[in-house]
Amino acid sequence: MAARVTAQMVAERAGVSQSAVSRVFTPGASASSRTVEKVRKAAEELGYRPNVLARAMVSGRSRMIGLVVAYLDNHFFPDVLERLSNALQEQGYHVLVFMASPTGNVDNVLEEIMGYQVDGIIMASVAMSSDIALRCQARGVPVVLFNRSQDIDGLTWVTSDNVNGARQAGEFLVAGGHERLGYIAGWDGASTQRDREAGFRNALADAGRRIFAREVGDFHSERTQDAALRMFDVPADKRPDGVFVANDHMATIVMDVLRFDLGLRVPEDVSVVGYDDAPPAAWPAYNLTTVRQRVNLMVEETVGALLEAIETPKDAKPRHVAMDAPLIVRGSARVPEGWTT
Amino acid sequence: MAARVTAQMVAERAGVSQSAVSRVFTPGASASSRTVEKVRKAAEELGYRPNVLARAMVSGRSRMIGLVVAYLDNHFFPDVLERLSNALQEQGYHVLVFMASPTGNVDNVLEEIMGYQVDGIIMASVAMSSDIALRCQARGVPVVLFNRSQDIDGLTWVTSDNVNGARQAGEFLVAGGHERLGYIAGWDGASTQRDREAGFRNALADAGRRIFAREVGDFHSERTQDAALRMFDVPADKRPDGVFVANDHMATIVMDVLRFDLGLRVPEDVSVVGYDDAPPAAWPAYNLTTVRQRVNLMVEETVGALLEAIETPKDAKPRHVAMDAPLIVRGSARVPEGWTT
DNA sequence: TTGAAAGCGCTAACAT
DNA sequence: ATGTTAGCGCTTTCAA
Repeated sequence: MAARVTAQMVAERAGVSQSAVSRVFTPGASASSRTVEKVRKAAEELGYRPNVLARAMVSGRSRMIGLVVAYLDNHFFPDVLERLSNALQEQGYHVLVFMASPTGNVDNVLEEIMGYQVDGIIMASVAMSSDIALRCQARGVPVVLFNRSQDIDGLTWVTSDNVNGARQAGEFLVAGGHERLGYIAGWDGASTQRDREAGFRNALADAGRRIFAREVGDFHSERTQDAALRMFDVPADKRPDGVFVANDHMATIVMDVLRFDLGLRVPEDVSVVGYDDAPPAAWPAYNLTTVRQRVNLMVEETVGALLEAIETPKDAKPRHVAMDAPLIVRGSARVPEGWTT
Repeated sequence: MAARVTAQMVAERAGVSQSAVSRVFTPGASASSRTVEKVRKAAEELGYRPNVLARAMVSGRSRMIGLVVAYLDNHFFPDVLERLSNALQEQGYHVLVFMASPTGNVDNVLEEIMGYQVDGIIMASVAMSSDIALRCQARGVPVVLFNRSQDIDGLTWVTSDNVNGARQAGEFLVAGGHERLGYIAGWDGASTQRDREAGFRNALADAGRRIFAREVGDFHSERTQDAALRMFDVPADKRPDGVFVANDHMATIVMDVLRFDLGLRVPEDVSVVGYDDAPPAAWPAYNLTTVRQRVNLMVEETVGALLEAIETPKDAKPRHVAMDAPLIVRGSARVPEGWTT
């Protein structure tokens, strides 16, 4: 194992002081071009890279962002991680991953994160006691909730506009002339589930209608299958002719149950509308009408809010972003006559 | 912003030395139960957590693992990250993510990683010049290639047995009595692509057969659609009646093109076999016959090899794991008469 | 068992 | 512009 190359070693080789080396590797520090050249050369020859950890100790900035994920509704997660990581990497930050088992205690994970001196924390699709997040902020580490909102001042969150997105889904189904509308719910601990249900119910209420059937899929494959069977494996007049499902992952499962287990046609027998616009929604085999989460914009907002809070804490106010969520009309739900976007 | 709590502060409150505090938080260090108690109490009250970075500086172990990902064939990536992260977390390690843009230079990313003093590196589905990986190892940082092999001694890699897995797919299609067998290739820079093609060709050769048609999809959605059209949008007698596709992501796209663009039936008109057993393969809408990557076992091997190399470098030899990859027979390819697993 | 002291590799005054 | 110096928070000898 070769010895680690330190700034001191580079300094000796270049015939300068160790601080000169430090300056050369510090953007915006002053050094003569002769020094820069000598140091760069020596560093190159030795294969020197500044030790980020040592730098973090003295500067108080680790350039690491803690990302907490619990796999409850992770359908669009790869996309999120890729965009998040790329956006942060461009700004010189990197993502340190912490898995919070859905059952386990998120609070412990947060405590563990703090030990790594991360500069900020992103909680993706995680439900937690908000006081712990506030505690992080009190210790100087800003927190952003991604895809979860929390009714607490002082906490920044970024979601899609779940209430309004779901409302559009409801209006679309109502306008489509469906007689019996069902709802398949996600895990009720998630604000996304609650907001989507509220938006859907609002749309029906505005039309003087109400939900005909409701089952719970918990964002979970098997439970969603069961939920779909409970809702649709009944006589035709007892069965919804349209259903809004709390996310695409569950919606595709519902479509599979309808078509392959029950032999029903979509949308002729049952219209299905989902939420997320996850990749499979666009696949011809599903062609799912759904509400789009604008992930790229949500990630931009998340990174923007976090970096502002880190780099200019003085003028960082808590932000609450509910990104507009357009209905994407495809073929899984009957289209109302004369419907225009 | 509250001040950071240091061991020194805890020491003062507990009325002991700072080293005593350190010992209490160092597993296997000696401290009287009275000291332990006093220190734990003070730490609790102050909300103290040891600074992992400071610890890393002196111990030379950061307890961070660099994970490099390039998004070329990331179909089963979420699963991998979850398992990887969980397995490492159990051992007290955490994953620091580095995105290597498929176009960009992986070598630069590796240089950057080294600055973070990671204890080990996992390269997932990344092709790189192997000398840089060897350079990392020379500097004392072990590297494991996940889902990529490289013909270099001294480098540990973990893949599925791509040659043999693909061979089974070929034998299955041959036994199924297909007359014209096609192959849709992935990106040729990937060892997985090359090995899968070799295995498939081997199976045909052993039966005195050869590939009837070959197109390249590059593990890329649009290019795969085009490839499928080039291969199948031709007169019936010029078109394969069976096709092996280098991964499931491309295989589902091929199925969509066959059924929805060309109006062909699967498997009556064309049999399709994929590779990976990614989640959509099991969905009723695809019901794809495929070769399974045993991701959980591959992750176990990866973590095992890496931790051995980190914690007991003396007896760590480079490992080469080609995990057996069973054919999973579903409904997208004609099943040979009397076929048994 | 415990405390004092050295030092991990670096940045940031401060002095020159 | 550059060198000197003092830590960042911790682990680890070394003495006691």
